[in-house]
Amino acid sequence: MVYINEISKHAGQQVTLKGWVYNIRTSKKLVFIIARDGTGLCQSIVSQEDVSEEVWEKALSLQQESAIEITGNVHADERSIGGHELHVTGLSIVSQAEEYPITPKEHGIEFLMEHRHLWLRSRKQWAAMRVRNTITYAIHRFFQERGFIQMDAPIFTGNAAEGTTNLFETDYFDRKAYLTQSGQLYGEAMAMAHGKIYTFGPTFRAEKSKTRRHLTEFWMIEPEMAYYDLDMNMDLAEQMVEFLVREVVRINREELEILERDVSKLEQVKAPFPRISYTDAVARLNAPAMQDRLDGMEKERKVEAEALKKELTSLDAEFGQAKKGRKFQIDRRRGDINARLDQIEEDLRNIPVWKKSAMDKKWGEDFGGSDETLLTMDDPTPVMVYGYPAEVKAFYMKRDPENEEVALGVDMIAPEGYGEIIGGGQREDNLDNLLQRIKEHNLPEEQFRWYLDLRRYGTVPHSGFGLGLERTVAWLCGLKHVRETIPFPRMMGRLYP
RNA sequence: UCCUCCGUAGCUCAAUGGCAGAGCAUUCGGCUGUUAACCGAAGGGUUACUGGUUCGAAUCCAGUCGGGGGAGCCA
Repeated sequence: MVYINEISKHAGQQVTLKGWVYNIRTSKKLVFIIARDGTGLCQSIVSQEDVSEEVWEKALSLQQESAIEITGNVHADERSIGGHELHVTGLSIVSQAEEYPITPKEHGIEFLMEHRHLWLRSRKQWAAMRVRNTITYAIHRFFQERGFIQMDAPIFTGNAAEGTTNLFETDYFDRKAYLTQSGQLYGEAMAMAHGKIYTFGPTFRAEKSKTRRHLTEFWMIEPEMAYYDLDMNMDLAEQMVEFLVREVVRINREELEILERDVSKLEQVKAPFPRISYTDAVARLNAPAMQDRLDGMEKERKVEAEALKKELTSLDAEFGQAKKGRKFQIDRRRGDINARLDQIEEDLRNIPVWKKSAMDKKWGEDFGGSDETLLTMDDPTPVMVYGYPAEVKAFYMKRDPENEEVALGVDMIAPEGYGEIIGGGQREDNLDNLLQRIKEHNLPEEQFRWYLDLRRYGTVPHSGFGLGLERTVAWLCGLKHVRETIPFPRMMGRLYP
């Protein structure tokens, strides 16, 4: 058996492929089978003259996604999808498929999500999962090569720890348990045992968020390092993200092409990334230049919408007398235009809100999604914002020794509107300060006894961060929505399949 | 929780108060290598649901359910 991604090594030889029918076309004396085997696609040609009656009949009977074994000779041919094709001599049907719901035509998102288990076989989904795999593997390599130990934080936790966010509650032998929203606190304990550790696991948030950046179940990578301060933490985050981007660009050229990703944007992602303090970020948002920027954006959107509407009118006029093939093109273009017009409409509704949010932003308030996007507009790389007001950040964040109002936290915001991909910072290592914070936040001290122990027995400065895997995959793939970055996304209102 | 858009054939959509349609998919026929092939024919409908307005509702109104996008919150 030969895999399709190795078929070029077998030019001129007879090979057997085992896979599925991706698409099939028939002519009088020819059947074209696009076969897939998980490693790629390969066109196989069955010519009535070259095969037995039995093989010919089998080829004609094939349905989309039927499982097949094909034997044939490998020929280099530019007309074919991977540059090589198979001239079939033998064919056996492993299992004939029923009528396959996902045709090579267009489908809406609701239908595709309902058939996610089959959608995974489609080309773009296939490409996105391979990029995810590259990122996962690269994360392990990055940390392992630097002496980090991978350790697992528990998924059940007994406390509604950081208070604010909504956790999934579950019954744990007649007691309440919650699904973890972060492994960080446990990461701190593990870092005190091993120096540098990272966790790689699922995270659960019961937020009722229906946006392209949210899942209720997602994967987070959380390194935690003893004797690291905020600057060392930012250096590490920057090096890691640069490495991930470089690996994807190096390994997944073909996948990025299938995803129609603009690779030149990724090639510009080089360290150092801009680092801006929260205070400077607020000033930048308040500046008149930001208002002008947004006014400009509003005008651009309006001009674009006008142009698209004109194009729609002319397409409508053309549609009546268009030939079938052209009609198909027109339909697709109309779909694209309408989707873009919806997006523009949404933007035009939002721009005044963004303007107000930026202009009115006062020191002490947290940033919204739009503020973050505005801060990254000028840069091809992610931007790190550090030094947030302590009030808006979690109880465990260390305060800036020079300004008690400032927490030593950092967020990394991806370019192109992909939002926050990293949140982290230096942790409070002083027992008395931590006790004080726990009181201020009205948290149950008893639940944090073990966490406080870490400050009693050899406490040291330490830092860490959490990287959102799905948001990173979405950014590198250029996908609009995180639901396409995980095999089976869990969202508000989606638990099937 | 709030704002906003949507729900018509298996799928993607059209019909904007007057006979419910097209392309794809399916079945059948044709076609000299196709690239989402093409050409011809056939079958396929409780227009999400409930109620209202009207001579007449897919279309207008109210409610319910489901979905998309966004705010808040966040990775």
